[in-house]
This record gives sequence, C-alpha cells and structure tokens, in this order.
Amino acid sequence: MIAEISAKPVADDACYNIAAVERDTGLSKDTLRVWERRYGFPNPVRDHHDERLYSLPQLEKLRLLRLLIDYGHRPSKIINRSTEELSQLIAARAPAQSAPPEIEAIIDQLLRRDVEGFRAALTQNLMRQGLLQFVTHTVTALNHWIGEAWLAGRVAIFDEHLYSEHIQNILRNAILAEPGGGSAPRVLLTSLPGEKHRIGLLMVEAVLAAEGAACVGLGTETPVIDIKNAAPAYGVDIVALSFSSAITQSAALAGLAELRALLPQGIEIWAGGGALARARKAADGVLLLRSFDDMRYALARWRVENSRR
Amino acid sequence: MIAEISAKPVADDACYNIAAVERDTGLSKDTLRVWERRYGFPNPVRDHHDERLYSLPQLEKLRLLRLLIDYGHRPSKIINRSTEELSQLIAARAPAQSAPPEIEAIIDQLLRRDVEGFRAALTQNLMRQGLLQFVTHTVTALNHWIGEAWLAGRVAIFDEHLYSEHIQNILRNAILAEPGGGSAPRVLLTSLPGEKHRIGLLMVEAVLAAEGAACVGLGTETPVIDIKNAAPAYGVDIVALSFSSAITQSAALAGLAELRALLPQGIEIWAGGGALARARKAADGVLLLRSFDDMRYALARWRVENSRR
DNA sequence: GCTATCATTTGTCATGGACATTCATCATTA
DNA sequence: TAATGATGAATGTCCATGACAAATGATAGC
Repeated sequence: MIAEISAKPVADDACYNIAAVERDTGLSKDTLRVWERRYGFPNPVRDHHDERLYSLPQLEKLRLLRLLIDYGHRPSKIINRSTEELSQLIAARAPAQSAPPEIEAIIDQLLRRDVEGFRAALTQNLMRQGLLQFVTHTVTALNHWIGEAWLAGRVAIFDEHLYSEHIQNILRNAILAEPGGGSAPRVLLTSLPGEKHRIGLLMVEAVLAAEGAACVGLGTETPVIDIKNAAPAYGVDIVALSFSSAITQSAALAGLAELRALLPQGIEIWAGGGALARARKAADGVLLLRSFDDMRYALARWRVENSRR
Repeated sequence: MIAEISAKPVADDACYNIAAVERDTGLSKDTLRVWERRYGFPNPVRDHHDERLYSLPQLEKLRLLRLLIDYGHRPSKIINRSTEELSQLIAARAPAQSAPPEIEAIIDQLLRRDVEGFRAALTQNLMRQGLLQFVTHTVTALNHWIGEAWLAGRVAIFDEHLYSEHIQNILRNAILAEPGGGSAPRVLLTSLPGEKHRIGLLMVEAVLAAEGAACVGLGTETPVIDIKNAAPAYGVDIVALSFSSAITQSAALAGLAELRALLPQGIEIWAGGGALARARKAADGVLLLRSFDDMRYALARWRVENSRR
C-alpha cells in the first residue's frame, strides 16, 4: 500500500440539477429519468418547480454505477445496492497483484503526488530505452496498470488526468525531437467522433515518427467527412485510426466501413486499439493492427510494395 | 487569395440521426426539436419508425446558424433564411482585411498544407521571440485570425485540427524546456466539463512556466468535485480555470461559484478566457483575469502577499 | 462445443406542455 | 450622458409518459 486518497467531499446541502449530473457522470438526462422511473434510483428531491435536485451522495453512487456498468455489470442488478457494496464490487474486480517493479516505481511517484519526480521518472525511462521501446513497453504497461490501480481505488480520477497530460508532454516532446521531417509514407492520424483518448494516437505517432514516416496528426474526433476531405488535401498514403475501449466495437466497424466507402482505393486505412481487439476482421480494404509490431510490419510491407515509384 | 478548398462532400443520401446532429453542431436534441416545432426548421425526414433523419445540407445550415447565434444573432431572425444568405451574413461579419504580415505568413503555410513548413515557421517565431512573447502575441493573434479565416471560408475544419495539434506540440515542448521545476506559487490548471479547448489552457501554463510558477496541469473537463479533491492533494495555492467562448457565461459563472463554495478559502481561484470577457465580476473570492498581463500582475501580487512564510 | 432462436433489459427517441432565463426596448433616475 | 429598472417577447431546458431498437442473456438444437 502506498498512499491513501481522501475522496470524500464534505458539502451536504449541495444540490445538482439534472444537467450538472449529466456532465459529471456522463449519464444522459434520459437515462437518469428512466432509471428513476424503473428502479426508483436515483430519487432526487424536487425544487419549488418540480425540477430534480440530486444530492452529492447520489452523484457519487451514480459514478460508481457508471463505472461498474462500463465493466460489464447490468444496471438492474446493482442499482439498488448500497454505495459501500458497490465500492466492494469495484475492489473485488481488480486483482490485488501489483505491476512489475520498474512500472510500480513510476506509479509510486504519481501516488505520492510528486509531480516533478513523476516527470523525471518518465524522462529517465525514455532516455534509457529510446522512443520505440519506451512507447511499446513502458507506456503500454503504464496505461494498463494505472487502469488497474484506479479500479482498486489506489489512484483518483485526477491522478489519471495528470498522468494523461504528462504522457502527452513527454511523447509530443519526443516526437518533435525525432530527426528529419520524415519521409514516405505520409500518414494521417486521427480518431472518429466519440473517441476521445489521445494517448493511443500519440503512441502511434511516436512509433511512426521513430520509424521515419511523415505524420499528419489531426487530434481526436474528426468526423468521417472531414477525414475524407483532409486525406487528399494533405496527400497522405495512409489513414490511421485509433479506437480505445471507450467506444463499442460495432460503432468502430461501422465508422471504418463508412470511411472506406468514401476514401479513394489508393489510400490505405489502418485501424487498431482496444475496441478492435476482439474483432475478427474489418471491412474489406481496412487493415487491422493488433500490436505495434503489426504496425511496423505493415509499414515495412508498404515500403516494399511502393519502393519503385 | 491563397488557396481554394473543396469543402463540399459528395454523399447525398447520407442521413444523420438527432444524436449525430447534436454531436456535430453542439445544438441539444431538445433545441433541435423545439426549433422544428416553433420555426419549422430543421424539417428532417423520418425513418420507418418516425425518427428524425437530417440531411447534410440541413446539418450545414445548422452549423452556420450555431455560429451566427454565437456571434449575437437571434435564432428567430435568421433561421428561415437560406444557406447562402447565412454565408453572406458570416462573410459580412468577417472583415476582409487580412492579418499582420508575420501572422499571414504562418497562416499561409497552413493553407498550403505544408506541414513541415508550418511547423518550422512556428518554431522559428518561438525562437526569435521567446516563450512569453510568442504566447501573448503570436499565438493569440493566430487563434484570432485562423478563426476569422475559417469564417471567411479560407481554411477547412481539418486545418484547424492540424493547427491545434501543432500548437500543442510546440507549447508543450517549450513548457518542458523551461528551466527549473518552478517554485511558488503552485497552480492547478484545468477547465470545467463542457469546456474542451486545450490551447487556452496550454497558453496559460506556458506563461506561468515562463514566470517560474509550478504548474499542475490536469487537462480539460475536470468535474468540480475532482478539482476540489485534487487541489489539496497536490498542495496547490491557486486553481486556474480557462473558459473559451464555447461555453455560456452563465454556465461558467455557476461553475465558478460552485467550486468557490467547495474549496477552502486559502486556495485562490483565477478564471479567464473568452466566455468571461463581458462578465462584470465573478463570485466573491474568484479573480477574473482579462488578459495575460492581468495574470502576470496577479502573480506578482500573490508573491508579494505571500513573501514571508 | 458451437450456433440459432427467443425473451428481457436498457438506452434513446417522440410528443406536447410548462416555465425560468435571457434579451431588447423603453422609461426613469443620478 | 450613462446607468438603472421595468416589461414583454424570445429562447432553451425540463417534465411525464409511451414506444421501440439494439444489446444482452438464456435456451434449445446440431
């Protein structure tokens, strides 16, 4: 055990309207109302004009519910349990085993809230390993274990925010530092609307940059039509899309099919990430990448196939 | 005139359900339905089960409407004008004048889709001016003029995406390069849920870093409760929040009041950004910053007041 | 063990009514 | 003149309830 977090806010009279709860929990207003209708929870008081006012404990329980549902529980089975039981469910889900020591050492800095030490630990690892190793091993492992630590209640949400920001800093810095502007192929990097995770995208960009490809990063959540317009404008050879597990597999595959139909055949589409881990195959003409090694292999193949221009 | 963009997508049968329109326009489902009820626009066709399906032209007109409303027009006055008239209104708003030459030179690289040249131009400006000047003058001006260029139809959405990514790269790189880990005060930087603009936040971080403060950046969209928990955990003196004009002023002020009630008095709250430009004052105990100079002044004041510990 | 079929759960959408807030206008006061 | 206040129209958000599609789980059959 490394550190305790004090996650209990104090204010009791604080009341939140339905829009605030939607913002803070990610549960839509419709969902909140229909849960109340069907299951009797949450059961907010009403203000003088019959509008819902949620209490802080309700809001906290809603967040736990959201989390458990994301991890596969069904709403009706857990919605009427107490907040304590829900916390136990979450704790039970995460195996108590800890990460490899070198990873644990970095997480430890985060748990100590030692911002400077955390940054130094990351930088030191990057220097020792080089960008490629750092991304494919250290960052991959950190993503996994910080997720686990969060489930186990060891790190708070804001620690994850901080982690995400710092990894971005380090990766963007390393990408800029890669020698040369990059040559062929030219790769457009982005994600579809709804997919907000930036780290996966940056990891891809880092690997490509380390391999000497030219990257055009558009950030997250580019509508399909905009990707279709951007690809020829920037003269890219490949469009690479990242899908975290925040999005459903069917949504990812539908988006890929739509994009494939819009893009000219000469432009390849590469897709990878957690949401596609269990997919057998994507639409025709979409290359599914299950690992960074897959991607490096695909890159080598592309270069062979396009070697004589 | 510098470049032509081909912004007209082809797909005509493409139909969007109400959730997709909400995502792409930022207009809530309730608003879309009530506009239809009151003004007769948008008037989507229905699928076999009476659900709305919006066409691409409708979606484009809605985006124009959203933009004009953000700029002060009233919905009822403009909602029944044609898409062309709306475009003219927008063009009328955007003065045809162009940016100062040094800014225009950078935008020019973006319009040429010359990714490497664009990055080089930014880096060169940063080197020549230093971080503080670069942020308070060049980046501020670029934000403004790229917005104008978008209104005038000179740059596409994906160009803005690319701009945002590259500015992030440059700023994060520069922040990491600032000497020393920073000392007092320690500042927590983030935005409230709904506020996704990252550049403003990074600009603030850059200025603070240049002035030698210690920054703890949590990225965008941190719920109020998490800010309340994070501030003591990281031992910060100040919580700084950024509000772009994507959020309404009243929402910003409400969030600030809520946060002020939760945070201990010893921790200051600083707030700034476009959404607060017209605000007279925020909640008691919230410092409104209207410019980067304001912030530097506030920083100096804080240091004087806390000089003997 | 794997696939196909059926039942249940669950989130999203629709309708129409209501009202709090915001905005524009005009009169009034310092 | 500029700031303040009052008034009425506009605008967005919320509510209740009903309905159904998509996702999930269970069951039967090969």
